[in-house]
Amino acid sequence: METIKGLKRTRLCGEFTVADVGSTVTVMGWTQSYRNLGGVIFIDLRDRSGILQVVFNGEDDREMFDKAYTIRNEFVLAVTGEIVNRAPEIVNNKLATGAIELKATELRILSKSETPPIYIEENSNVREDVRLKYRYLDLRRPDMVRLMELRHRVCKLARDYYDENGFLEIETPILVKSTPEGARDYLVPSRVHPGSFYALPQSPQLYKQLLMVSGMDRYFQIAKCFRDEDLRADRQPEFTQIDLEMSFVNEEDVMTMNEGFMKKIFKEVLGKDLQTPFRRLPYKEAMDRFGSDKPDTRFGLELVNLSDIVKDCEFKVFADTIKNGGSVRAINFKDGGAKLSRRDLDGLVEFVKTYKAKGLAWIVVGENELRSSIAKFFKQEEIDAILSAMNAEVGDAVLIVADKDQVVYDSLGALRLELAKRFDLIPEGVYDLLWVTEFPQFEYSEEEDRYVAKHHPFTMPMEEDIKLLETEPQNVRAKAYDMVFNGNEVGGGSIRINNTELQAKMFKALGFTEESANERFGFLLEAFKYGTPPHGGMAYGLDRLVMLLAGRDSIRDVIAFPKVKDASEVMSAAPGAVDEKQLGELCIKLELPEENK
RNA sequence: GGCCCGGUAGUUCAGUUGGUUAGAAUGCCAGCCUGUCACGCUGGAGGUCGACGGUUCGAGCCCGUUCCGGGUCGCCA
Repeated sequence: METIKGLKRTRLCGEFTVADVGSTVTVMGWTQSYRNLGGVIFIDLRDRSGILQVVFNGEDDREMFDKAYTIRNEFVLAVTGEIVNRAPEIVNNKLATGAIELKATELRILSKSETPPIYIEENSNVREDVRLKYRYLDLRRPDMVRLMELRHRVCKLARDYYDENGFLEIETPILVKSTPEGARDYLVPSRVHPGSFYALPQSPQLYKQLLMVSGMDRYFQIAKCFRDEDLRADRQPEFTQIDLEMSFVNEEDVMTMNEGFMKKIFKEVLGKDLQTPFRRLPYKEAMDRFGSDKPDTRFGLELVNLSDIVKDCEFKVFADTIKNGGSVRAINFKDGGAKLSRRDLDGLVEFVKTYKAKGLAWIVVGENELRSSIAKFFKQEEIDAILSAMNAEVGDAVLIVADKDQVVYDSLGALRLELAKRFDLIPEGVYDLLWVTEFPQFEYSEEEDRYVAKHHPFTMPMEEDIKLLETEPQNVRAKAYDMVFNGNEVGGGSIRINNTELQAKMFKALGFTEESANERFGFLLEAFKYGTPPHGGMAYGLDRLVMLLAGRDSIRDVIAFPKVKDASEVMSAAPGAVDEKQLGELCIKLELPEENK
């Protein structure tokens, strides 16, 4: 095997141009492909920048030619030679370097390669488990290289932007105290403190607030976060946030600062001018119109509340739902009648059941008559009122759900996305950014039978709602905001409570005793006694943001070594068993369920 | 934990009603070839049909269990 001793790489393969013609250079890279024509051998040499064609001529140097004969795909080579022009008729227009080639004078085979299990090419459609098992090969593919570059650029721009605006990048600990509110923690046993555990941070939340108490004024960090919950296409147990916090600010200040960041990202990465300020959509309006707190507003199909029209109707399903505090809402799928067969409609009924809806009523407006699952239960004037409220015309399909508000929102919100996807209603190339504001402070947890924080327990309520904390917690709105990008939550944050009495009230509303609040967050509450500036901030899901900028569907595409559905890593097979000695040092004894022994 | 989709040469796939020795493309190996760039031509090797069990004279195909991967609901302050 040969070494690079005495050689120095001139430049990356893709960086040579006609300006280099005549110069002697050295390139190093992987063999993308070889074409042996008998007396002449062409090698496409690849590195992350691109491809350069290398030529070996049998008449020039027989020994080197014979060596070139043995080259196979993915061999790592160092080649010295002269950059030469290609004759006009053999210029390869598909290649950025297609007008030139390297006429080899010295060849070294730095590393051989077995036949790779996957071919290294753009847009490969190899099954994902194979790609992930050989991720280091998958990452050689040009589209993966570009995604990693994109991610790098977003990180770089974040550092530049927040630095320009007076933020300090400060690292916060990875081994932290478990605060079992919110997602499940990953736990790390302590050897020195038998029986005690660190948690991996779900976010740097508490530390960044402490940095504000410290007077750091503005902080940001590209922070690894961990949540032991099930995965999704856009969710990994280990993910990265662009996390930031600012002192002496209100919601508008935080939002304006971050509109600036997005503007910069869009300009530098996509070459697009983003209009600021973004639209502000109060949570209530987002739910009422789109059935979602992360609405995709690139298309219509908005929800309409029919409760008033049908509250006294004779159709018990609707009337009773409203009597019991629920609502009846609908979307009008324009021209949907022709697009939705009876079978499709039955399918949509099943679809909304996924979201706990008990059913989906539908009315298709025909030229002379209605097709409907429910029309027979209604008087003509009631049907007319529904159709008029829905602005329904001949050919339209009105899809109605009656249930508790949350179920109606979830099912119709999902239905509108499903229809948009299925019938291609989302315009290409439109970037839709907005803020959802005025989130509820609390949401009711059936599981815990109490109100829990919708954002987190340190979120500042809106001033006018503070008086409702004890009496109507469900109506308290928070100074919290989410940034929504094409129907995806890419970031969220809030103004925090900086007042000890208010924080105590908040804990009380959340059902914490003073002791339990102190046990979990005592260090933060203690810190707040010593002069806490008004502060607030937000965090972006970096992976999700990069995914959206790249137009990808899966967060795994923008993570070098992602985990799969069961939170394991295919390549290294993590997590794995550890030996008895390691467990012994940690004073841990395993009690595994039968099937895992 | 629930529901849905997928697993057949290295890779991407086809495989009829359950019926001979499971095919194609590409990749791989060998030979030929001096301007290819998806090089070409000739020949060759390559399969535990994810695994286990069942039904059957006979299973890639039917049934059951299970493993792996994907999507989704629950979950994700």
